[in-house]
Amino acid sequence: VYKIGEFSRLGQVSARMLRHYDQLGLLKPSQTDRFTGYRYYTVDQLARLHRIIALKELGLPLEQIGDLLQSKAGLSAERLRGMLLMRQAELEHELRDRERQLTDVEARLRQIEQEGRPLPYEIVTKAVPAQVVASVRAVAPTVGEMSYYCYSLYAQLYEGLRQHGLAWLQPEITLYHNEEYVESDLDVETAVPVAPDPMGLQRSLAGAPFTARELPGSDLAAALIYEGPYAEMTPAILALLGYVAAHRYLPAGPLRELHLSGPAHDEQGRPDPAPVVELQLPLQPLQR
Amino acid sequence: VYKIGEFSRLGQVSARMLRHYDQLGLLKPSQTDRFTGYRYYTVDQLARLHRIIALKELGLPLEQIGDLLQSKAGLSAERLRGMLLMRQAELEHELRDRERQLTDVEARLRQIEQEGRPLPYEIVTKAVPAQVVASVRAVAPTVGEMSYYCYSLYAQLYEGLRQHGLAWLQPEITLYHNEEYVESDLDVETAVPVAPDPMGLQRSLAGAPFTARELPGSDLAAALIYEGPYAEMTPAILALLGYVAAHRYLPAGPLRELHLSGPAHDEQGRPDPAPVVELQLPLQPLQR
DNA sequence: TTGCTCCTCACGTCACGTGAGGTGGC
DNA sequence: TTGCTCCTCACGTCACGTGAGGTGGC
Repeated sequence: VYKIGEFSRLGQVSARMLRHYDQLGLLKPSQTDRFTGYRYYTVDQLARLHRIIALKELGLPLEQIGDLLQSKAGLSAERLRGMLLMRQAELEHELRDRERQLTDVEARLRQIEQEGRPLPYEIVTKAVPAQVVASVRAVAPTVGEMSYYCYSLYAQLYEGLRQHGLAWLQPEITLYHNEEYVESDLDVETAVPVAPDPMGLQRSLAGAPFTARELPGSDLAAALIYEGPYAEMTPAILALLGYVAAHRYLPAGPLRELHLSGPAHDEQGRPDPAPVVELQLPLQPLQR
Repeated sequence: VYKIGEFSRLGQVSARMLRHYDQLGLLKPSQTDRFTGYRYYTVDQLARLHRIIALKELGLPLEQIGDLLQSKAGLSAERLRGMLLMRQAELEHELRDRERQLTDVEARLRQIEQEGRPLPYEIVTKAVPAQVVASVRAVAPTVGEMSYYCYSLYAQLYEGLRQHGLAWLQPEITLYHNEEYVESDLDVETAVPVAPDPMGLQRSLAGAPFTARELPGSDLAAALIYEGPYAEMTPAILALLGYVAAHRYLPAGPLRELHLSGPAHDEQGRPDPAPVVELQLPLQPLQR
């Protein structure tokens, strides 16, 4: 018969753990002194302790281990199997998660080695909701004309909305329909969210200089928040595309540019002095 | 300017998280109403929130993220690099750990499928300490003679110790020196721990029917606790060897059989009525 | 007045490690 | 008497989720 210190050395666990297991009912000492509270263990309890340690090593919570040890004669194969299957699924999920984290950490380390400093923006993945937008679309011949094209497309859009007596919401969303990053013939769409119309928005818009449609949501999108002038946004776009490529994601729709700090130009055509822009790229969920 | 609910929707985080980050100083609202306590955020704080989320996704603790965000102008490449390197090492360790757990869980599931019920003993890995033992060694021609051989070897050992006036400790340890599991010519050594002797144990033992030596420790050993008669221990030994093989470990010394419940036979030669035995197999640390 | 949003505590999570403060046996 | 071991609380861990109980603006 052993005192707690001896038994803890035999079992290679701390005395605190033995007290803890006592408290949880996992491993009651074979005898406890009623006056001093001293716990006394016997050798044959080592087998039970070993079992607890072995199951704990698999990552099972103590409560489940307690359930298993309840049955006096050996473990119930059925219950154990159930717990192992759950733990297996959990482990597979955790493994994928850590692998992704490790990939990301390593990518960032490489990026710092190469550039000498971290990126001035962060890329995260998130879900984006579906919404109804009114929009106009056109092709700008060159990058240099983009700014003017966008400005006039938005002006045209707002003018049309006003004429049709339609209210709109924030933020403006510019969509880039080209499959890849290009510097000429940019297929661009400017959009603003509108309240979904139960009466049938489409019919009332016959002949309008814009269309209404649902901009689909996406459970998975890469997003980046950019602060600075629109003219200098190209590196951010490339960083986002690079991130997506590095993670072997595939785009699932046009790049979206959300003007979070308000319209890119006010009604007098003056540019937003301090733009905050969110770039979103919807992605296909990855199947392995 | 947004209230906490709007801002939380924009950033895809809970309001509770925003309050938490406020409390930790990670992301203070740009303005807080002095009377109602209402928190007000601005769009340009979204970039900071994004950064927090992105770093959190890597598994960095909020406290470290706070350190990084302290520096007003962008992240310090040096500090970030340091944290990423630490996190990388941590992740590699966690990954190895989960992989081991998954392997073990799957092995147990297979075992249940095949046998219909779990093993009646658990195998764990642990460190075993070095100790000084007195021992005698011999070869038993067949398995059938093992029991008698061991009994007489222990009797010879205890007799010799008594004659030399040496005290000994628990537990008896039987060592099996054969490289593999065999059924004839069993090279067996029976040992008991003795106090290490600073005066030079060896010299006083000239002519003794036993030797004293250090039984080396091992940082890694597979161990199993067996309860039952010695004669039925074979399946436990095979299970232990199977475990070691399944994990691609290599043995690093003879199998040890510790008689935890006391000597296998008392002085009248009667066997221990309820033996508790720990089997230990020292292992080579695995290098990949 | 009724919902909605916001607020501030404060508990619970999981398996212990780590004191604090005190007692029993050699 | 001095160490050693044991005891029982109780706090701290990490990043929030989840009430409880209450207030301000449409």
